[in-house]
Amino acid sequence: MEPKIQEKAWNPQLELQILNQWEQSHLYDFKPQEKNFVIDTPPPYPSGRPWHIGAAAHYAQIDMIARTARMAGKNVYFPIGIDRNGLPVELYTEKKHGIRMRETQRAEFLNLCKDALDDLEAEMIQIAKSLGLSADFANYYRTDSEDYRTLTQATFIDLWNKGMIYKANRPNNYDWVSGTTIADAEIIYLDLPTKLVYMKFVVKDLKKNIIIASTRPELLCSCKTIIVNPEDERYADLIGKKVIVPITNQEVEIKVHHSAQKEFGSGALMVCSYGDQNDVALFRELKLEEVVAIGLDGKMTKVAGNLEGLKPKQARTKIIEELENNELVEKIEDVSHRTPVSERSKNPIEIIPMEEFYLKQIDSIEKMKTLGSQIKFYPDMHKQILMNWLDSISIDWPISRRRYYGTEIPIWYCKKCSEPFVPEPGKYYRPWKDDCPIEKCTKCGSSEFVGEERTFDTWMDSSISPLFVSKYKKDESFFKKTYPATIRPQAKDIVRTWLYYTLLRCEQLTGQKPWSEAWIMGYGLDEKGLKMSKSKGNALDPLPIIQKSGADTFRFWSASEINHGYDFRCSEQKIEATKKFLSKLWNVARFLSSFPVLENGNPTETDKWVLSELEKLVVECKKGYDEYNFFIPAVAIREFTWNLFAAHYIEMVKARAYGIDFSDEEKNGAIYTLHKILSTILKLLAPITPFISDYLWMTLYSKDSIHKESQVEQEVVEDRTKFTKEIIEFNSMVWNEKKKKELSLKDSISISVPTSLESFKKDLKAMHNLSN
RNA sequence: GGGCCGAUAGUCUAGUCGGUUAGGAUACCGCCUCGACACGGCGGUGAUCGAGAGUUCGAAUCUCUCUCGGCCCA
Repeated sequence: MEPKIQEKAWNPQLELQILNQWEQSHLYDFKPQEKNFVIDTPPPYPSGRPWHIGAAAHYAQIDMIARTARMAGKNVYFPIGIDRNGLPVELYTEKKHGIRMRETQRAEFLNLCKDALDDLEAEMIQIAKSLGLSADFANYYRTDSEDYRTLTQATFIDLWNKGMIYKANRPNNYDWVSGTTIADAEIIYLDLPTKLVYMKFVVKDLKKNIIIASTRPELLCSCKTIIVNPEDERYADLIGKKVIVPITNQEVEIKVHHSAQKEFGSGALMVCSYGDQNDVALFRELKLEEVVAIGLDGKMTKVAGNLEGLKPKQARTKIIEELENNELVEKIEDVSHRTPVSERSKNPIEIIPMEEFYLKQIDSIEKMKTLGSQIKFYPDMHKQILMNWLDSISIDWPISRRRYYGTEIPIWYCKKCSEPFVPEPGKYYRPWKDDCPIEKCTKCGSSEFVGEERTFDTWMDSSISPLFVSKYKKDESFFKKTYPATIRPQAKDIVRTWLYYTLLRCEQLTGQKPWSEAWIMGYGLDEKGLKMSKSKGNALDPLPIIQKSGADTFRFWSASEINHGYDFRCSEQKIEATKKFLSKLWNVARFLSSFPVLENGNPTETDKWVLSELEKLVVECKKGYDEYNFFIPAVAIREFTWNLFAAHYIEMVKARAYGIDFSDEEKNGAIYTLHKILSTILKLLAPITPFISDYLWMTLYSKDSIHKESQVEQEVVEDRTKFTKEIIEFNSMVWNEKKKKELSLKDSISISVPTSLESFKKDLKAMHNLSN
């Protein structure tokens, strides 16, 4: 019989055609049933070209979760959206057009951001589709849409009315280049060069000096105490003594505190409002009176005396000069200092007391720990990231930002009495341009209002993704069926932000945890194990790789190379090499396609042996799929298909399948077994490589897509896997003997089959052309 | 400074309820068309399992200490 499959290798171009078939047959459409498997898909952020290859792998694996669940009989809801709020696009737009946000009209700036996002988004959607994601693309959403922002505002209004939100004047992380407050979670630390100045302070009663080292001498005016380590004997007799701060001459006391490191500088530290987070903690702990040395404009205030109006850096230079002129400097060292900077803009932040909106979270920490412990994490070890974060939260969440491209805080203030007005939920409000929805102030009756100009922290939007996709406050019956979601897949670097904030917000709003499972993936690193970044130039563009090798190759690479939860290295060479396996699979199928598909057959001993190996594979794959760890099935399937099925079984039954010197019953047993194994392999592979699996399935076995099939169940068969090792060794021995004697593989050779392999003798004799 | 994770051939990785000739992939070398496949077949080189100490008849696997790398938090 002519093989049904003619081509000699899997052609990735076929993927496009398969993709069309899927789309036309609405294969992945979702209709809610009573029970649904809901994936709280991370909406990717289009921050620029190219899309991160690690992210592409990430989404490919999320799709495997969806397909695994579908084949397990679940009704899968796999929404997809694009995250479009926040600082990155603002920075991108400023750079692209050479403009500054604050010097551009707000409406105009927003339009420019929108255009940039549209371009970047289009490519991202294209990649996501071509990867074969079985997501709900027809209804893809945007976090900056009117719908989404209406919901963000509605949840704010709800929490406002519940008293969960308050305004407070607190030390805040302020990025004065971007002109906005940022949350602790958005701060990273960079080692930047700076000067460590050793200054002479006078101990009042003793008329001797104490040396204080600081990288922030410009903050002398806000110095409120000096601390030393309790175990530092050098200063033991100075504790409680008064000290005169140089230049500004205020008196402060020397105190002990464990956070003073003996090794840093002289071991004695000045505490100012505010040099760093530790200063904030100390001011709170020691109940010190705050002095505002740096203003909202990023410049020194009048308490800084003659430094007023200078930027901190200029002020630093000037005060160092002044200290030196007065011989108050012992020495200056060039050091590398861990400087807090904004994660997104990379600007050094200042800690400034400001009035911002806060969402209460401190009171909920214990509850979050309880909920967190109820969530099943894959892998389990990453639950620790959440727990560690919960242990380190010390203040409520500042949720207001002084930026433009975000969801507006829906508040108007009475011009006369400043009474805030918060509107009814359900509409999208833009207080910076819209009129206040009420005529008169409820407090003083005035009819003039000022709209709030600030926007929300973008995590206020992102943290309600499970509510948005389940149509919270929009479609009650849909919501009931799809909330809480089943699983949150995400990367491990945003556990303390996205995962935590979602848990917090959804609990506050619904009283329930948003999902029962969290699936946490590691980072994609470059070939050398370094983090990929555009600036380093080691970022790999997934688009050309997928176009060249195909989505299935990329997907199989991601499954077989990424051990779930761990960071992984991305190498183009490795991805291409993966294609060989698909070729192997293709050719196995091509060989089988020259035999009729038999529904039944009487397996011989050889057939029963390989079928019991197949059962072992089915069990192993189930183990991996049950924990959404695709590494396990991918490696097991490759191993079985290539090194056992193709290398040994197919070779053993070739002659029988062709019917040479075998009865029809024996022949049909082989053909039946061959197809049974291949069809099983295809199903096992379907979640990982959906294209080639479906193509081969529909070519050989069915008019219908493999993606409508259920995953194979384990069958009870007698375990014959004990023969495997001996069979492999025997075959290897024969091949070696022939090689030694310079015989061709089809030449006859005189080797006897060991008695332990008696049941396989007929097949082995035919396979090797054994003469006895 | 604290936490989490990692360290197995050139590279990636399995094995970690103690006893295997330490498995596979890739790369490399040699040989070979055998009626699926050269994106192939067969064979081969290549690992003191990060370092040291301990427990044990026996450790890649358990304990301790250390070193290096990644990430997170202070």
